[in-house]
Amino acid sequence: MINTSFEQRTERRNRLIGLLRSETYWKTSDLREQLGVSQRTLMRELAELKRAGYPIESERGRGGGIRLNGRWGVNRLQLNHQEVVELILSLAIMESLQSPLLTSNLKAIKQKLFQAFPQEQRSAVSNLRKRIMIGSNAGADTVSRYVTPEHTISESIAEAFLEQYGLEIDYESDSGAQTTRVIEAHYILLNWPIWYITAWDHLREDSRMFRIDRIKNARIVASRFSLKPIEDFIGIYTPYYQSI
Amino acid sequence: MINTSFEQRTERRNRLIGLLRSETYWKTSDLREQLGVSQRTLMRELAELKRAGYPIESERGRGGGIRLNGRWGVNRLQLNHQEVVELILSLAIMESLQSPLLTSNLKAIKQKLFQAFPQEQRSAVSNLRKRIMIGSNAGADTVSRYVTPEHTISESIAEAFLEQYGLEIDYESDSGAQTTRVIEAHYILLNWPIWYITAWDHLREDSRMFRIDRIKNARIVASRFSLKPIEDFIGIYTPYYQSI
DNA sequence: TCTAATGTGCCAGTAAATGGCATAAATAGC
DNA sequence: GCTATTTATGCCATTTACTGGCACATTAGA
Repeated sequence: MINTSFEQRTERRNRLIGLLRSETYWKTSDLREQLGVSQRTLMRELAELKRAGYPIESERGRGGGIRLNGRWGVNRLQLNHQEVVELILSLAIMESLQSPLLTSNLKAIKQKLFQAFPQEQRSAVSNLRKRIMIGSNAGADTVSRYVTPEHTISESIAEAFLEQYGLEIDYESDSGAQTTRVIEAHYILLNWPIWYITAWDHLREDSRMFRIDRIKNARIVASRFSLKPIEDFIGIYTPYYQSI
Repeated sequence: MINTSFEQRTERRNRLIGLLRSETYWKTSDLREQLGVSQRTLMRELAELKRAGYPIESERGRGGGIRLNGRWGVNRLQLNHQEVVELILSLAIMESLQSPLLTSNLKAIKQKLFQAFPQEQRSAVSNLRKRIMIGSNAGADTVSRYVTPEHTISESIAEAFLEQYGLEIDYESDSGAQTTRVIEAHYILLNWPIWYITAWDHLREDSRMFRIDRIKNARIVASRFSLKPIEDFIGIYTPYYQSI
């Protein structure tokens, strides 16, 4: 074959990278045969890959060969909007946990993920991150009464929070009384393992905090809200929070 | 320009995708101008992208245009070995937390990440995940005495665990007595917020559990160990664990 | 009906990619 | 030091895939 189309060449290049990853050592003669190209063309392709930053190493002479060094690649990963958001939030939360195994590289991963976003969307992601805070551990008495919220409820809450929709909830207060109110979920606070919503409460016309596990039902209300600055809320919950 | 090199065309295609992502609506005349190609070539390029699976939609007639539908992409993300491992572990741990905001898509993200690995490395990752377990919350009395371990120590421990090296530790027992022993870190258990190592203890010649925050010093010993099955360890710690 | 937009078929020019060959350069074994 | 093996580079003729231009079809709004 004398000439190849753009797509064929793209596929050939991907196959080459795959081959290099699948074995630690290759001779050009074997690669050439696998790809069905001449040795000259193979060398050109390898040179281009090197120039593009692939860590390709080679050794000349008897017993030599081509090697792709140890970096693993997560390529062509396609995530949608919400998946990316969850991924980044997960990492931010993990980082705040200060677990002994994971702290070393999480910052770098987050940075890379962040930079993988198209420029225009970065500020949107960064704003979202600012709306989630990690607090200290909840006290033992608080935890003992912890109830995992229904999954269907959680989805409404998550959507309302992310997309800034109003939310109508049935809420059971500390004393056990149940009320129905419309809230705007501005911020989220995690006091492990309890999640709180810091919201504008249209019933009381004031900022309130709601324990998510005490929300018995949640329905999205069509109206959108715009964010209030965090200072409007900061007085209403216990200290020890940190913005992520 | 009559003809373009493979690399120029690759860059042009990437730029086109970038443009489509940056604005919700484009007219072909504007895209054509941005890319510096003829309208005919642009249409060909768009057709190829569609065939390759990009969700490109278009509307004819007055007021029409080209639109890339809503999926965000995290492309060309290059992470190294340890970064990928940490990323996957983070997601697994987050999933086990059952937080109301994040559970819905984490499984899908994990799956995609996992499948982004080269075939041969998947089993390695999967094995590593099996060595980390998430337990219940630690009791309040345990937590109250929690100390964040030194960062330099954590790094040794993490490396020894990941790479299966022996580890010499100075350990302070419950009673306050300090001993030095060589251990093999086979499994990790998280009872929030306390991390434990389930290890073979060469001092006692038996399986033991060590609280990571009670490890005062840690040095890697050159010798590698091979994994023992989890059944050999399962009797020695409190119930309520789940493998991730 | 007119206008503005996407979509398609055809053709000729050309530059980029290919393969082949010769040769350099480095390494290992003897 | 000699030989075999393997990566690396330069040059040239061939060819073919890409491009632009033009004409025209198709769709939708004003």
